Amino acid sequence: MVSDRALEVLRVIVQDYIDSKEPVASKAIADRHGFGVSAATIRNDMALLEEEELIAAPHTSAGRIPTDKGYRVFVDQLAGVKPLTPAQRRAIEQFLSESADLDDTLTRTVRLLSQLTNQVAILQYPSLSVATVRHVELLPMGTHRVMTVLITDGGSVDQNIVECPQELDEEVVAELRAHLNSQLVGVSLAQMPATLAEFPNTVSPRRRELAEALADALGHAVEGHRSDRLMMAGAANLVRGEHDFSSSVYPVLEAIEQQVTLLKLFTEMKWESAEVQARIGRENEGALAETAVLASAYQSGSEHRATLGVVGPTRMDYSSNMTAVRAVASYLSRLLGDQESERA
Amino acid sequence: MVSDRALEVLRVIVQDYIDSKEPVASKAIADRHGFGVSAATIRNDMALLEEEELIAAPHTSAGRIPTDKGYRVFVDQLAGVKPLTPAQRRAIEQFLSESADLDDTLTRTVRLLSQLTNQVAILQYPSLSVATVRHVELLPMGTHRVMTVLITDGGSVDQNIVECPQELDEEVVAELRAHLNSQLVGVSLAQMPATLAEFPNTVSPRRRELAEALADALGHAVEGHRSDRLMMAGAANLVRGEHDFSSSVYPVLEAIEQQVTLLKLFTEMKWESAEVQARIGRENEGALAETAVLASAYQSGSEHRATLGVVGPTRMDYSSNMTAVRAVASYLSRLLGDQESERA
DNA sequence: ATTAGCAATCAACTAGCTAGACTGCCAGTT
DNA sequence: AACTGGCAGTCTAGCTAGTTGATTGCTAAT
Repeated sequence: MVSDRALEVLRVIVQDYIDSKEPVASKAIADRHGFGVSAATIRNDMALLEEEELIAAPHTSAGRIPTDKGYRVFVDQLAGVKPLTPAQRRAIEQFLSESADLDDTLTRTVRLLSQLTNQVAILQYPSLSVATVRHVELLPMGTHRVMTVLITDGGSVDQNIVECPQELDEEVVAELRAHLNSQLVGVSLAQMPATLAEFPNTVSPRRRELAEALADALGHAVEGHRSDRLMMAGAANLVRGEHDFSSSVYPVLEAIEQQVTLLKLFTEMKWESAEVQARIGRENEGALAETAVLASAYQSGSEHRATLGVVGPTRMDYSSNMTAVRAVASYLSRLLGDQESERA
Repeated sequence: MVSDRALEVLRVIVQDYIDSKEPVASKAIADRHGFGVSAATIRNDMALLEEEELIAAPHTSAGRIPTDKGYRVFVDQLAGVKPLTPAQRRAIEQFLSESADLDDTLTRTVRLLSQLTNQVAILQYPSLSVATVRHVELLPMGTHRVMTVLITDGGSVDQNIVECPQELDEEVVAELRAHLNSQLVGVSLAQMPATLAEFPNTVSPRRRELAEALADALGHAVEGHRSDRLMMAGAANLVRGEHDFSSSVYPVLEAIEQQVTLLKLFTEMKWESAEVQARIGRENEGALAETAVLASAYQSGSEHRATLGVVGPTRMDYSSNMTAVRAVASYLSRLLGDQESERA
């Protein structure tokens, strides 16, 4: 069993190691922190912690560093909540004061998070699969072309050009527009494909071909709107502390750029439990096995869930980074929620 | 004066150094390349090249490596045009076969370029200041809100929500829509602010306030559309060859992420002369002083100029990278041109 | 102009040594 | 039973010295 003091020792080891990047020695702990005991006693506790695989020694006569398991215990039980510093608070406030379109907001958010944490920040595009159609617009462009514009309640817009198999006049377009809107408004993007497949059957046979072309174009717009994309900011932070990764940063950066590993991770995470989740070291697959990923869900609007977070070395400041992730996620949710309600 | 053979020697030094990452020795040159002369003669030429500061020695008893100036001469006078490899050609063909919206095309393009060159690829968003308005759509959302949708001939779309000071009905909206379109269609984004400023004066006084709100929203859409943004791909490539940069990759990556240096560079470049331009080493400012930037303009549509290129260590394969940049720029131009004409 | 030969130079590697930092354990103390 | 002081053992990091091998620069000969 691990005593309370041993856990305190673990906390100190994690904190000191994060600060100094050096293995932490028993003497340093006894000296610098107010345990009322000698270095030898600390050593006994450390032996215990090592038994439990919470800390490890890089080599025999060195201090100890936390293992992945050690960080896990630290995060789950020991990490205090560090409040935001005034400077951080100011950065977020200032960020909030400027507004723009969705894409710009997301770009700025991910940069903000990267600056607050000094880590690589990752932001998943808001999931639109639960977004619903607000309006479909058809704009004739010449006699044989029409542009479709799909507008969702999140405010995102997509357009496509459709080649029309038959001549168009304003009347036909108006009729189709009305028809399309009656069918589609309020439908979620997830339901779109089914609804679109049905659409051509609901029009008169002589409009059939045209309707199919339109349904196809709108289907494309939905395709392009999947939330399986990430934005990244602060890649430079990964290479700052050169020795954070055993061999090279290359595979880590590459894995982040490829996005698949992170997207998988984000979908796997269970969001019921905690606000900010951590995946530490070996808990991650492959190239991310030497990193820690902190992530939090944010809400765009009422239900649209997406994820943002940071990726960094396991040796990171969990307390303040988790605070920052939580803060940015909640600010972004608020921001999007506001826009949402403005538009509703 | 530098003899022809000396220039050949320079070429060989650049090529070998790019291959091997090792300083190139006179003996290796005499052995491996078909100069009909001895190493001592090569050494004489090398002394000449060193005099001219085209090559330098890392330390006394080592081979020679090219200086920035040496690379410059190589690029300007000696670099042969390497045709694309079949694999590269296939990659581009395959890329071409898939189509999607503008944003997706650009994302894929910059990734493609990064894969072809194994460098960090940079792509400037197409400049829209010379794009023209194709259509303005107004969509009522409830009684006091309207969504503006701005569609340009490049196919890009922007939308804004406007709070209306007075009650709306479909008739008013239709009237304003027609009026807006009559004023704006065909106007370039650069002229937009002026035209918009005038717009409220052209409507009846009781619509004045509403018109101002609309003009404001459309102005915002234009603002957000400036081409002063970059996409990046392949950041991992920067950290692959760890020792390409004297101290750390950090400042380089950071400079790229900040974008300002590159944007400045892109606007400074003169595009009359060559298809692909190179800025080598110290020719660049600050953090990029150890990198080479290859860039080429591409045309989105008829006149809209933007830039794409790669950033890498000065020790890069200029021949094939310049070929790749040129190829991707021209393919992208073609692609955008096709879309353009499809839509025209 | 070119070449062969040779001395001089210097990084990179190796081996051996030392100093210092920790731990682990044991025996004694509270 | 918990804690402590002391001490031997272990290992890294850093230092020095010596060796090797690559490469140049120079000179004198062709």
